[in-house]
Amino acid sequence: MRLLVIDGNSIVNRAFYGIKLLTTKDGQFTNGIYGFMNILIRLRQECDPDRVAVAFDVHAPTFRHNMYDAYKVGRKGMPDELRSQMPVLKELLTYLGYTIVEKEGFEADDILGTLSAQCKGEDKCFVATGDRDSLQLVSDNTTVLLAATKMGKATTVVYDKAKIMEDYGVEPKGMIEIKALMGDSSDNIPGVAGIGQKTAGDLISRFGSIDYIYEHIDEIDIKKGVREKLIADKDNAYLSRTLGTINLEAPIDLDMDTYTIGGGDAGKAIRLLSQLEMFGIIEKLGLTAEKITVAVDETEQMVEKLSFRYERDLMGLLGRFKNEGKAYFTCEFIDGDITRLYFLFENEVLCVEGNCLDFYDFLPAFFEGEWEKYTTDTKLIHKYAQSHGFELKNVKMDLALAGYILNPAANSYDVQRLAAEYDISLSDVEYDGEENSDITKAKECTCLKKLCELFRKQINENGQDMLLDEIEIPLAAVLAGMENEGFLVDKEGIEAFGVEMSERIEKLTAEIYEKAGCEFNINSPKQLGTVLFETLGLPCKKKTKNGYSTNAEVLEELAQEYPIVALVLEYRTLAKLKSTYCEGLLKVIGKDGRIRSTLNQTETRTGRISSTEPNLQNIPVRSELGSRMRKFFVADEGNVLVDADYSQIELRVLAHLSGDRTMIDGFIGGEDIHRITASQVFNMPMNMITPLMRSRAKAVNFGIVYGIGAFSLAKDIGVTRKEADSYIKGYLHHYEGIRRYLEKVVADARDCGYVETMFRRRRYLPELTASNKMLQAFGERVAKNAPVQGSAADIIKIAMVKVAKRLKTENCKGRLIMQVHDELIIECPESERNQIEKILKEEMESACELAAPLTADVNTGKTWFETH
DNA sequence: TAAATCACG
DNA sequence: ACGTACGTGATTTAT
Repeated sequence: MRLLVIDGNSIVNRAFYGIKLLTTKDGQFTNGIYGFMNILIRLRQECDPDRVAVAFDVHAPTFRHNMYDAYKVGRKGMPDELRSQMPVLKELLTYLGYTIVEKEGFEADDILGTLSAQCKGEDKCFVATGDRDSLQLVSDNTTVLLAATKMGKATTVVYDKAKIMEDYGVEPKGMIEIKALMGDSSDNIPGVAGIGQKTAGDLISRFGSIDYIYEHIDEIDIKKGVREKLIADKDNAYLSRTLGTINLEAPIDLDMDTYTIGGGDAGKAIRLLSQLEMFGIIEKLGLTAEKITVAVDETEQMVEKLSFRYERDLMGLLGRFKNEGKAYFTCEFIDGDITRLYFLFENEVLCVEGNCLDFYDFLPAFFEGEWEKYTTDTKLIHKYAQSHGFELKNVKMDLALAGYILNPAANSYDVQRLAAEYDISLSDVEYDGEENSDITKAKECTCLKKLCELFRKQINENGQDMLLDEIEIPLAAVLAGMENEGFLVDKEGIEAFGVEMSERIEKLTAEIYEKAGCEFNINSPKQLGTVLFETLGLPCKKKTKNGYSTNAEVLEELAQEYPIVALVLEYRTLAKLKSTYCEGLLKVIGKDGRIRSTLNQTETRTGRISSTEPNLQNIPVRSELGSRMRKFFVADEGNVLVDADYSQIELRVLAHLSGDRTMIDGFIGGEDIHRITASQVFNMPMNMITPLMRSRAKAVNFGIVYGIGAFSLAKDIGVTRKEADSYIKGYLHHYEGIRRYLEKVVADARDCGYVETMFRRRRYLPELTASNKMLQAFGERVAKNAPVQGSAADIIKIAMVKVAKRLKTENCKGRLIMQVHDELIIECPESERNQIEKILKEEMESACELAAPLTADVNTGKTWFETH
């Protein structure tokens, strides 16, 4: 028998404090459960047990069971964030087939001891805990797996008899004796006053027990002071030994068959884990959809019979869609090519394979057909269709986009995961034939339909139909077009720039080595920190948790005085340009010289889109050297780039949302908003505003949108905290509407658990209910920022859809090729230049009517550099 | 895989 | 006393 006994309280505590607070979107805290499950999975791999018992403490808060409990009241209760996880964890463990052992009046320790004492002969017992108290349980049969945090990483240390001898110089039983002498303040065990770990360990390793020590107290060779202390606290020593001895006879079930793993309910486990949004754990535990079927079918009556088959009569299929008026389907892609389609009908799933010529006639006919399309990841389908000369029409639902609208905080929106999250079980569907990959796909189709119906209902309840139907779904087609188009780059130019960087880096490296007096890896913050702050002895301003901070902010302060630091800063700049931008971009240039970034539509929590592989939304522009990079982003021959960016869209949105008259009038007046702000904050007429005042006011404007604090503002603009504080106070005094709005948005978020943009995009804020103040403060800043950033994101999305529509109706050759949050880029023939400039300006400015009207600045050039 | 750094809005 | 502005992604080194 191999028995694993887990100290539930101790392990969940380790997990809770070792992992940052996590919550599901409804605010249920999960980090303790999550960490516990990971530890459990690891323990099972390491110990390979056939029996598992999980022990928990039961504390009856108002009733003391015995005289010793008085010593336990000093223990800190667990925080609410962890307390709320305990019943859920226990429920989950039960579903997973583990036995939970609790006994009122007994510590988890006692249960560990009692169970481990049952292991005799060939039996092996593994005790998993984070508490060193349990080391006394180690024997030839029992090993303690001590969970420890070493250098911020969770590890387990295996304690057998040899390891205890090595660390403490005693037999396991000696651990009790040591504690009797040294005590344990966390357990309110007094021990002998004045004797600590070192003396106690020394005494026990020499004499074995306190009995021996006190029996021979006058004979043994110990220091006078120690002897006096021992004599003075003799009673406490014996009391402490009693308190510190783990009870091996707790009245619990000793029949080992009780602890055999199994007998849980995999279906319920997978549902609970899904609700907890722990999809990785589901996988690690090997809980599959098939197992749900088995588990849930017994209880649920609504079994639908469906069949699965391959369909060859493709044209006949089209007839069916025409009759039905709608189509639920999923696509299988390999490298951007559609290989198969799965269609769901009333009682069957039909699969169409792309291995016949018919298929290529069928696709355009199906995708362009009049029937309503219900599917997922339409951006991929649009990409395929557009690149093959046809269109995907009449999309009524994109499940991924709907899922994103319902909860933008999830990490994935694939059908399987959504089905798990929203508790759409695959189990109430039964298929003829064997379970195989086709059936899995078919089940996915069934889920898709159920989810489409559920999501539509929820989106409708949330008032988000317009957001889905008129913004996100049409946008998917626009993004597909942009991804297909790509951005032409000057490959030779980038290569040459890279060479230039390399040469300068080489020289800099040599200079830095010379000044440092040694060679080291400048890219390594650790080595750099050592060289700067130890070898060279520079004054260190700030530290990270692993060493010296060497970020640009710190280095800039030192650059004036120490030339080597200036060189390092330059090195960093060049290294970044070389590796991220030159080398990174060269890797992804297509055969036609164009770079095709992926524009993610379900990534950010605010509603913005993000750009990956490569990220074209962070091409340098702020520095002179970096912005040279943009000279390599070019228009094709005969074409130009037309670039339009919104002026101060976030502040205008803030003005609109808050209805602040002063801010709105400022924008309507058309003056420089930062100067106006400066004149408000500093109480000065406009003509007295200096550039410095303007730049400070600008920082305040930005800060307000981010939910600013005086400390950060002070750091940002280099004034005292007090001064920064007075700027913020002044700002909120003069823009009183903004102050009221920011207060209200936080209060409302507390009430309903989320904030909304102008177009009702939600962001849930479980942080606001946390008891951790830092986390709560973060939640408040997010509550202030998300509606502003998110509304701006909504607006440019609307503009993109409108611009794309205009390009089509006006038969333009010009195409949208990039979006950078408040900026759109179209590549078009030179002849279209004026028309495109007009389209961009008009559609962007009319995308949304704000109290502080939107303005867009348009620039045209041959390169991205020229448009700025 | 995480941390540190730095590029953008 | 502590930590300190919102949202992203890529690269590098170190664990």
